[in-house]
Amino acid sequence: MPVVGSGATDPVASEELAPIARHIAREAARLFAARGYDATSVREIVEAAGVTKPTMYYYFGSKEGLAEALVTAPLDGLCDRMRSILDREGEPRRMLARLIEANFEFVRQDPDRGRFIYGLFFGPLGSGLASELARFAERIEALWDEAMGRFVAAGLIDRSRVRGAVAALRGLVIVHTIEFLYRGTELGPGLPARLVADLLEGFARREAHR
Amino acid sequence: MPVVGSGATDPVASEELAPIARHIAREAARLFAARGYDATSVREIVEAAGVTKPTMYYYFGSKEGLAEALVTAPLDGLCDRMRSILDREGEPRRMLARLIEANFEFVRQDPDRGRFIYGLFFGPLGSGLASELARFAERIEALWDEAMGRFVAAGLIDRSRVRGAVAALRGLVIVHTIEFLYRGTELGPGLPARLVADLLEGFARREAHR
DNA sequence: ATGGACTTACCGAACGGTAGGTATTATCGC
DNA sequence: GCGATAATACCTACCGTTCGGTAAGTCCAT
Repeated sequence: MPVVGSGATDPVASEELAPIARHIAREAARLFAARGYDATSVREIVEAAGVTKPTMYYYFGSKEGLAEALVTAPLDGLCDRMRSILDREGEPRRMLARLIEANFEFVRQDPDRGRFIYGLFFGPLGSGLASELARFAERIEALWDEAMGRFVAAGLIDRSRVRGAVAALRGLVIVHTIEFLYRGTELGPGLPARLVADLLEGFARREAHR
Repeated sequence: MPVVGSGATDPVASEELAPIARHIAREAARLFAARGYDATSVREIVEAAGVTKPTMYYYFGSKEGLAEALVTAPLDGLCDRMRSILDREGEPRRMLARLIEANFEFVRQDPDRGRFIYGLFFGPLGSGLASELARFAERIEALWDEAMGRFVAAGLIDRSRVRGAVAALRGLVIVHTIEFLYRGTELGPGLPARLVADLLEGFARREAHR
């Protein structure tokens, strides 16, 4: 039984079998985002996907397996993408803007998946995926920490302010992502760089500050 | 039948009846925060509260009525509190710090309630309370807008940067609230003023910036 | 007798999951 | 080449349990 969320051992078979599984997953993401995981029944998912319950169980093993498939591989991908940016980009501001952009791109690719994942991150501690989500949250935060550490190394930020800066940065990413997901606000091409500048410079008028 | 969420027309009766209803509400908030609304059954709530289902229905009318009771009055209170601060505090920085503190105090008073409400705000669009939550979100955002408008009026922030500043401010409040709710990080007494300063000044070292 | 606060027992519907099956294709052994 | 077998991809019908909610009742104070 191929369980997409676990990664298939046979790439060819996985590619040939993936279309139906992907279709089920897409429908599930839409419903999970709109209703929430617990309020969406398996019956609704399979009806929306035009298959039967055992078919869904054949591909994903369980309702939870399905939800896991929606989040694990994509979040792995995001972490890898961020890791890659950190490893290749030397200039701190540009590096940070690209990290932010990677996060925005993640939700732009599939807003329903983004809504579902954001809902999980801010949702109940007791849900089945919680420990897995917590691990991703830690991974991502470690990446932000490392990014901010580059600003310290470059003398752009005081070491004592790293914690505060990471928190502010995460807040910026979260709030803009939410605006996009729930209000359809554009995440324009210049936004990441703008956010980096805001983070570093603040909002006060320079003359008023003096 | 007194439905606490709707506001009782008889204050005396409401006060005399409130203890059991409050106890049910407290247990519900705990379970909703830990499991999520949809994954928490009425049976679990009444078992935790040590009453029977019809008793819960007697006080709250429905599961949804119970959830509404957990959010409506408290959020009304928060909005009123913020409104009051805006009306009485003239100095922009101090006013903003006090608004931030009001938000922190809101979740400190009852973290389970806070977790439940935050989960709803970032949760599925389709849930029953969504329209009501959306109204509160708008109200709160209008208050942040007004607060930021004070900075413009005082010449502290450029008018063109208000949108960005409000978003950043909301991000700061969200991220620190989440740290508190999910990681137990302190929301110390100096934090609101620190956040106002960060918002205005940014994180860059002044010398490095020059 | 009445009303408020609570109860037991029950309702129809729905839940996630599965037993047993079918159809098709590929492979194997003779 | 052919029949048997295995694997894959899907199905119908069903399972035991639980869901939110309610009918009918009891107890107690006034």
